[in-house]
Amino acid sequence: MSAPHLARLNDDQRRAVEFGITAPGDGPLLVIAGAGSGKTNTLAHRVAHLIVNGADPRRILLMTFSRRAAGEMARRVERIAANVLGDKAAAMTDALAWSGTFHGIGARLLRDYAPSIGLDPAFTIHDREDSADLMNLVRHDLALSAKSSRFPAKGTCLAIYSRIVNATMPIEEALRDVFPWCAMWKDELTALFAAYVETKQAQNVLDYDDLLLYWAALMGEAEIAADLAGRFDHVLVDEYQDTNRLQASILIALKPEGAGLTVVGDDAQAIYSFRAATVRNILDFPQSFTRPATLVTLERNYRSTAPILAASNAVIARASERFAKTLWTERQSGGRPRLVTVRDEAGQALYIVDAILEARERGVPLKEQSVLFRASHHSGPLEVELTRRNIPFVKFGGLKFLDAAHVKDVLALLRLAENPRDRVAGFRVLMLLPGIGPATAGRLLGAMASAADPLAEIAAFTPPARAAEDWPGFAALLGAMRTRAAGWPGELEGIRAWYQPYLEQVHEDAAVRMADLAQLEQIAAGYASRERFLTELTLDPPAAVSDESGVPYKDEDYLILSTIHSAKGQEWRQVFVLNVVDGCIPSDLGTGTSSEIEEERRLLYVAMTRAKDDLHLVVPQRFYVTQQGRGGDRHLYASRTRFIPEAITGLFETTTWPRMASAGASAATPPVAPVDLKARMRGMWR
DNA sequence: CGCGCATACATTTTT
DNA sequence: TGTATGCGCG
Repeated sequence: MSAPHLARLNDDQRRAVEFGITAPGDGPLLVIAGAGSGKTNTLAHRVAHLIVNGADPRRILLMTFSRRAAGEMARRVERIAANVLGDKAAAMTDALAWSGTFHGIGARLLRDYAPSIGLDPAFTIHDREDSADLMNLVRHDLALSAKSSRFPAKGTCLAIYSRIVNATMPIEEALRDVFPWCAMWKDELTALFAAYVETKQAQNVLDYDDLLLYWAALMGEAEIAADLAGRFDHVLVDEYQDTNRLQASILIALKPEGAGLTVVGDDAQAIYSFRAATVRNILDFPQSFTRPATLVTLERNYRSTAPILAASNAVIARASERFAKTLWTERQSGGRPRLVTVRDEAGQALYIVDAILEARERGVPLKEQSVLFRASHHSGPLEVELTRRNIPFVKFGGLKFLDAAHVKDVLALLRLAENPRDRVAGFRVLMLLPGIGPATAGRLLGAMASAADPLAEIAAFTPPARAAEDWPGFAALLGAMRTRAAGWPGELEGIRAWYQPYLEQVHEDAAVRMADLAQLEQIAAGYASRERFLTELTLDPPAAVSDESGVPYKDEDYLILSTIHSAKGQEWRQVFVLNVVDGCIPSDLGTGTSSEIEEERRLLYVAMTRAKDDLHLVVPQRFYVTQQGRGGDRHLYASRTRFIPEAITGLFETTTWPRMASAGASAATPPVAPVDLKARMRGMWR
């Protein structure tokens, strides 16, 4: 019975993998998996083990935090299954079709069930910015923007709406707990949200929240719920600590008895409460079923050295309520993590670049090193220095490829063809044409909204004189897209040809932007249809942005820069954490409730536990104030984060850089380090 | 009604 | 550093 593919698991991991298979008929399973404890590996083994033991992969629902995680999981499952099933494994794991994020799975299910709930299956999905734009439109229509005292901005309105939906809480509670400064607008906001929902429905669009909300509503219809839940024998959820109440309600509706349900997570790594995720989901999971959940705790850490783990444990030790666990490791070697004080952000960048190059000389590739930070813009000075020193890097988090205006233009065009009632998309597209402004666009879109054949309205429309020349070409393009004459992704070629002149009129760097669109076409080729492309791109946008020199080739070596949030689930041999000061970690932007502070503590913990061999926490002493005139040198002093109090600094090697002796000379730092030249010499022969 | 220019301004984290 | 808003002109 002890299958060879389980031989390398430890006892706890094995219990999690074999649960309910060797002793069937059990209730739900909760796996509390500490950082670096082989969580992904264990979950992959469980899925593979289920398949090997006869479970139908088409009836397994596997929900992960991102598509990247889903892909990684699928690869591992196949590799493990191949040990037992040989050639048949690939076919079996290909059938593992229901694997993805909550939102992605929700979108697929909703297209299936749309007809039975009066939803047009051709719905398009709004990303956060589209949703905010639509909210703004409605806000204007209700004349809320002209209120005497300032009404919340579109983004804030959307955030409030989103919180109410995802946390399944009444508006009063959301306003009181999270947006107290908006409480006076309760009635207006309620009216705004009612109108927002009506507008979405009229335009046949769903926002992110709707994907969960409609799914949850499906589960409230007995017949549909039975059919839907009946599709899956096993439901497994990764990163359960970062799910919200709405997601939990869906999960429980899928498996009310809990049998066949597995959730995996770590309450100490919950970092998404700003998105209404609640650590209560995982803390309360065992009590959510009549048959109590079986709890398996993975405490052995395979990733970090003992000194890194000791420091991380000390940081998280003060968290108030949590599943008791203490990570341990057998990796005794290695020095203490470094707590490095530098003069300012420029010094921080210099320190990191030096340390990175030094490590590379020792044989640690750039790819095995990363720099993590709280907020996307924290890496700015470092990016400048990296570019100056010719060190390639890829940045995760922050601005995305899809945020670029030209990419959004093309996507809006695709969306309009897919769903002509999508007003946000229509507006964006129409504004591209010279001579068409908000008024004309509004008029045409209004006519389209009430027409049986919206695209016929475009062909029949008489535009203002300035746009008359361009109009036939525009109408013809949309007509061709409607009939799908060019096929997919072939139609993108026609779109680019149509778009190019407009791009050239507006942007100096049109050539660069056209190249981006060529790249978009490459990406598009990976999807079966326009609909799949739009849906998946909205739900899982490509995460990485590289420096201006272009995306490095896959086999090229490059450094990883990442927000801590985007670093979840990853690991590197050497890790740097930027700005480990009060004001950055914890961020001083929140209102400062104790639960927000706790989350910031977990954020630091997540960052620290990404490191395998070497960890550097960098503490700049002063920051220049950004909002001041050119040449100003106002600055403010920062102090080390409160999460590393004096009592535990002994777990770190505290240093100052550069060394004090040379502090006087450091004002005039040599522009280029010798090691950079050496790298260039070698580079000549590669 | 569309568009270009100037100015203020505001900057967490993301499915 | 770029991006939303306001204003005056054609």
